[in-house]
Amino acid sequence: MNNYKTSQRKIIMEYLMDNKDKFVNAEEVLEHLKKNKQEVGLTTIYRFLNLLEKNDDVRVETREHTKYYQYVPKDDNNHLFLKCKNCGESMNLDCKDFEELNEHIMKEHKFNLDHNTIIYGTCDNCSSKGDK
Amino acid sequence: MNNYKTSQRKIIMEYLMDNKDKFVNAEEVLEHLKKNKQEVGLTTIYRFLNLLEKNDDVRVETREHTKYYQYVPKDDNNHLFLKCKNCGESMNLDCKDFEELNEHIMKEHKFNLDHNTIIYGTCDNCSSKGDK
DNA sequence: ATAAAATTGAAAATGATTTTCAATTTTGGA
DNA sequence: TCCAAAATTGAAAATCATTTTCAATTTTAT
Repeated sequence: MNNYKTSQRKIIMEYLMDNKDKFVNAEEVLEHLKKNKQEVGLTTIYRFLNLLEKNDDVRVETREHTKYYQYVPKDDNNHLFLKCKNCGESMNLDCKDFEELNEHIMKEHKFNLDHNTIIYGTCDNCSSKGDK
Repeated sequence: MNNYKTSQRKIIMEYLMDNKDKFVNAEEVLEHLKKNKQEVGLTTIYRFLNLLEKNDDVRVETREHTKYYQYVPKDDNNHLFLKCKNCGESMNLDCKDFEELNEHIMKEHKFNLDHNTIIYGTCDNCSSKGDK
């Protein structure tokens, strides 16, 4: 599992775990590490993020040609998020609603939602403002 | 609404409408038009795809640093798709299931799913093969 | 009919990501 | 512990999809 053994990987991993609540891109990782005098080569950051993606340890979002990563602990409780494409705000379907939906999709549709799936749309606030 | 008036835009639009069932990228549009002796500048294709995206006329997916577009007619029936990240196969939640979910999310969570939302995950077939 | 506004497309620029490759670090077996 | 093989690192160069620029053409509205 945890074959993230080199000091560089540990440093990057630590940063991602401290920032589970947001999506970050390679450049942001670099900047943060620079500030903490733990500089790691940008190439290494890209390579490690790719590895994490392959291992399904992160969720990936592409915005403006840039990939953003969010660490998703495998042992976390599973949630379903609704994320507004306009303001970026995300809320979660509380457990009961989600569990029902998840069960239904698994049993009836033979399909497995990702751990901590995000569904995109527009929140009421943004759609009433016509921001969407 | 339909301010896609130039011959170039009409040609691109026609191609997208003929290929509603799949995602295509700018290069593929170019190639297809070349074959049909209806060549349009690649820059124009990019610009028009961006316009369609802004107008919410297409769904966008990014794979391997390339953006793929799928035309989504606004007057279509609204569906919810489950798409396997592994094999690319997509199935849809039939109307009743979907309508309930949609209503619930709108009323209780003040959130509006995109028209023809796609939810990503893994189909039973792929997860049993361990492909995922 | 005509001037202003929008669109086109070739060529150059951009910028995030990947590749290359030599140097360094880690690993596993003797 | 020692050492060779394997994996990792990072600077610099390459890649490649997409955007920008800008002059020419087309469309629109008056």
